[in-house]
Amino acid sequence: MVKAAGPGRPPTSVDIARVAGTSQATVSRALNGGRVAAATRERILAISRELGYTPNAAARSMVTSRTGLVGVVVSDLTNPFYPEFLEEIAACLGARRQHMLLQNAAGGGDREAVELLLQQRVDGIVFTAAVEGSEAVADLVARRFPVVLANRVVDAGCDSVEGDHPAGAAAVVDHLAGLGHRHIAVLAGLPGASTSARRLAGIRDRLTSLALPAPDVVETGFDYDRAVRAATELLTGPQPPTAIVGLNDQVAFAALNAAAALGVAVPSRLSVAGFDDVRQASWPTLGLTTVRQPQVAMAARSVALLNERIDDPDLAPRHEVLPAELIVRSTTGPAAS
Amino acid sequence: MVKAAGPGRPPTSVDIARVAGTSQATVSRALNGGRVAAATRERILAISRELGYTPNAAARSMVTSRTGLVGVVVSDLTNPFYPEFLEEIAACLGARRQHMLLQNAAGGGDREAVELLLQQRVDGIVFTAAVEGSEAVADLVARRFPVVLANRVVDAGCDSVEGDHPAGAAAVVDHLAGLGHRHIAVLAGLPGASTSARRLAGIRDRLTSLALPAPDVVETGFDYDRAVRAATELLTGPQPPTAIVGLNDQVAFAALNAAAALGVAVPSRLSVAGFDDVRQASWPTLGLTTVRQPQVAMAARSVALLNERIDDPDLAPRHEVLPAELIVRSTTGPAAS
DNA sequence: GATCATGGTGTATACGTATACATCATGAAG
DNA sequence: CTTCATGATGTATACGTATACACCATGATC
Repeated sequence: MVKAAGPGRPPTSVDIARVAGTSQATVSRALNGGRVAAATRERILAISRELGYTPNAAARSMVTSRTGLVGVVVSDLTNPFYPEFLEEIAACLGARRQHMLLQNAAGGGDREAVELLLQQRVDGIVFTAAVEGSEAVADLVARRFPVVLANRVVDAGCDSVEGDHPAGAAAVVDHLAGLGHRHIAVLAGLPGASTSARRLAGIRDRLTSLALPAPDVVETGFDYDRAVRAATELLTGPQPPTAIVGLNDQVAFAALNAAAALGVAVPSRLSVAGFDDVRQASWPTLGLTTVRQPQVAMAARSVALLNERIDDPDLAPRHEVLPAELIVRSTTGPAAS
Repeated sequence: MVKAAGPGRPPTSVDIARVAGTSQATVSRALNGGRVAAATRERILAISRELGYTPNAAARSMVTSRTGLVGVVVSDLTNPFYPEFLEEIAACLGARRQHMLLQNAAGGGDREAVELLLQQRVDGIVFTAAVEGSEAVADLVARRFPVVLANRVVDAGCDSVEGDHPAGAAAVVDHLAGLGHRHIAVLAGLPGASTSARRLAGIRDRLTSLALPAPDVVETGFDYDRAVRAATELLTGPQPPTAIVGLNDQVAFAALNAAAALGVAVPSRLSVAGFDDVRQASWPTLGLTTVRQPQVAMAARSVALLNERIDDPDLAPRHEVLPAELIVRSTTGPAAS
């Protein structure tokens, strides 16, 4: 195969060396801060700029065995929880000259997502809201591959960061109970979704310790459309609840919208609360009462933990819990008689 | 350097060959569908599975000079326009076994984003809402690097896909004019943002052809917080408009929220309309009147155009316009007297 | 003036894969 | 039996980079 040398192929460090009259090794040193005579370095940098040289990350990673890429697996990009979270992740990574490789594991099948990330030889992976007992995650952990679970509980002895679900759940229940609600419904995720499970457990615990009736629970898989249908059924049923708690803000919004579509007044006839405190929750037009999760802090800690583990795979697994806080807005009020 | 051979290093095709007693070339052929005896292929696949082999994308790309990665540059992840758009992009890419490398060009500085994507040797880049006359884009086009602009106008003779901004703008103006509005304000992006500029021009054109007064225009850079402040100023000023058009849904929501915070009733005292028809626009709690952009189709066409160009860089630049459609909901009504 | 540290550079190699080319066995076709 | 196409495999190489090692010149140190 004749070397095309056409303008199509991007210039390499060898091309620079040829022009500069040095060896390729010197070019590499000049570009990466090795010992090079000042004059030589200047010349090489100038030529590099002129040629429009861009280092080939693939070639570099082959010799350094580090890519500087970090995989991030999300379950549903349309969940408004993610934008801020991802922006913060990207920002934290940028500070260490790393970059984010985002994968959307639609429908809980994270197998393929992980496969791609491994092919790209990412240095580590942040999972958000992966399904409990995910085989893919377990495999990675078994291989001692750097993994951090964000916004979900420990499962296979790897690092994790989550909000204080019991405290948050207790706060919502206290708030609603204080308003006189006794018939509470919950829109939950799938049974295997750990975040959902922990929040639900927290709600149940608090209700029983307050000697209140157990909640109606509908598992919607955190899917917006299914949550709307579920809320509609609840509200048009024989014994509609006086309060609905969405285990994340997305399904709480679904409840709000179902109520609006049915003409059920909020908060006078129905109270709605969520979890996460997504940006839209604070909009005056929505004003959702919700349990704030420190998304930014969660992203920052996830990246920090991941990098510590990348640097030292032998660390003992760590589990961080960030404080949760109830934000009362305008979707909750005294229970209707 | 002694070859570590530890369990830390992922297995390679050479490792498989050693176990299988074949050459590395045969392993490669077996895994990629080359001519290999059925028995041999079976054995190799089994060993591959057992060892947990994952092909090294970097090494592969070095020899094939294709990475299967496509860069996507967005300007603001928190814009609700993106989630669906990105999901569709990912879906279309997946069908061709390609993958998305997402870059958030915060603050309009797309230079760094492009730099990273080039280092990763992406096969092509989809830009969304890049700033008009971006040097980074111009450079790429000059180098004949495959580029598609989504949701923005042609600038440097490269492929692009956009909504029908003039038609959409005309539809909103007609709608508002028909409701009796004569004092219309517009929340725009930055002057260099082409989408914003085209929509604004469309609005101005239609207003003048209807012999209506020119709109008040505030350039907010499509930033939510700035848009809220701008809308608040408009509504508390000496001559508040009877209608506000946001040039995307995000700033339209900002106007809605500013009005709610001020106690300005919508649509009785103020009408609000947007562009994009983001998912939330159809929520009963918001019910935003807006010009629908076919986000899904736009994503699909972008990927299609990009791949055609990757396969044949000599194609003449193409420009596709997708239909826009006004969706009337509950935020627009007859002008207050 | 001999020894030696040191800065600057070139040579050689490894990373993991795909593929062009050569080799060899097998059976069909003449 | 010879010739030849064909299938299966091995050998060798290239991709672009970082870095260990060797080498040389320079000036300092004794």
